[in-house]
Order: sequence, then structure tokens, then C-alpha cells
Amino acid sequence: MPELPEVNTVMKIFREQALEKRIKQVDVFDDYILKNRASEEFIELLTDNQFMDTYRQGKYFFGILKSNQSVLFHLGMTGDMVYYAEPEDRPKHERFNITFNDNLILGYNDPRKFSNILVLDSHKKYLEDIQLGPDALSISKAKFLDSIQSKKAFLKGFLLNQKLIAGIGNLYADEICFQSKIHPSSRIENLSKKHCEVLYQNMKKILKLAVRKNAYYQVYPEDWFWKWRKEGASERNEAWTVKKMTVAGRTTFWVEGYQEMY
DNA sequence: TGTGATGTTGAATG
DNA sequence: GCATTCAACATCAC
Repeated sequence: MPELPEVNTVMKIFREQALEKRIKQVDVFDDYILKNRASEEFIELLTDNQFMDTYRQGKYFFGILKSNQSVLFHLGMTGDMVYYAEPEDRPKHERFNITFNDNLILGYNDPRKFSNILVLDSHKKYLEDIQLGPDALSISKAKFLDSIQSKKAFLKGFLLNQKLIAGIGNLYADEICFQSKIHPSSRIENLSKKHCEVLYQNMKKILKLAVRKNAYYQVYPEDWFWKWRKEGASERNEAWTVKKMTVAGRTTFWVEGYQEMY
């Protein structure tokens, strides 16, 4: 589920549903994803507390408490927030939930348990500690160019490196490469400044639109890549074949005869 | 039954 | 220090 647009959407709904409501009750069913607090401490911290604001950088989303601490909700591969009113509507892989004073329940669902839920005194300091790069939606062109022109890496690896740019995951990385007509295993040191500018523009365009559409893929433009991001597909153009390979450790799809290798 | 999955990290290697 | 690869984490779906 979660790359920048997905995380942003989760945060947006969290703001609508959870902000400034008093927390009445917290139940923990599986504390595996609570990485730096015991369940009892987590429950004690949140109960009678309130989320007053949020902050997001890349895929790292924080709820900021009235008590001034922050809770990091890193959704991992399959984390999601679900809202419901009846306890029997609990999602199957709910690891904990939060009941607000209006009886709305926020369920934290995560089948694979790759989430990281952390209680932090300062999310700013935490972000510095992990050296998270600038958010993909707010990074300046100058910073992007400086970054891409000073590294050696596969393009895909560069785009996925959260210390350089925060927020791009495997699907959007392929989308950016496709729309920029550049092969994902191109070496960034071989790209011209023009190529880098095209990548920057496409990164912004794609993520902005995805955020605007609340990461709802079904309403993305027809000519985006995700629809035929599967091996062998050629429905859009007979001259194209979608190929699959591993780049920078991740499964990668690209279109032969369309995306140039540099 | 085996394989891979929208993520991250740390170890090992060059 | 930098870049790359790979295993590990836990579970489900094809």
C-alpha cells in the first residue's frame, strides 16, 4: 500500500477523523510493531491524550500529541488505518486500535507486521538521526540536481534511496522512469542535465497528481504505466514489450524500445 | 508447494 | 567512505 501518496492519504483521513479528539481507550492485540514501548506504556501514553497535529516527510508520518510527544506511524509494506464504529468490524490483522470519545475506532491493520510504531520526544530529531532525505514533493530542483549529479548509482536505486529523496517506492519509481523514457538501470552518472530535469519534472507531476487523487490508482490517467506493469504486456503499443528484471534489489518493469538505457 | 510482495536495515563484499 | 547485494523481518495470495 504505502508510498508517499498512500501515506499522505492515510494522514489526510487521520486528520479528518482523529485530530483533536480525546482518546478514550487503546487496545493492543499484537505488540510486535510497537518498537520502543511496551504495550502498557503505549496505552498509558495515549489514553486521555489527543493528537493535535501531524507531520509527514516521505513515508514517515507522525501524529503529534497534546503532551508534545510524537507517534511515528511507518506503514511498512502493508500497514493501513481503518475507521469503524462497531467492534465486530475489526479488520483481520488489526494490531492495535484507538477509540475516541465519539466512539469512532481507529484500527491499525498490518498483515505482514513490517510497520514501525515509535513514540518519540522529537520527530525532528528522529528524522535527523535516521538522515531521512527531503520530501519528494518539496525538494527543490537545485537540490535534486545537486543530489543526482553527485552520486553514482542505478537510476532506480537513486530514486528509492530514502536518504536522498524521501517518499518514492517501487511502483512510483517505475512510473517515473517510464514517463521519463529512461531505463531504470541507467547509471545516473551517465545522464545529462536535461535528463535529470525531466526526471525531476515527472517525479513532481506524478506524485502531485497521485496525491490529488488520494492514491486511487483507478482514476490515474490512461497513459500511466501501472496498468500494464506486468511482464509481456504490449496492449498499448505493438512495438512495446514490458520487461521485468531486478534493479537495485527490487523487481522492476520497463518497456523495451521505449525507455532508453544510458 | 514455492515464490514474490507498494519497505527498511544491517552485514558482508568490492 | 561509497556503492552493491543479500538476507531478514511475518503473512498472505497466486
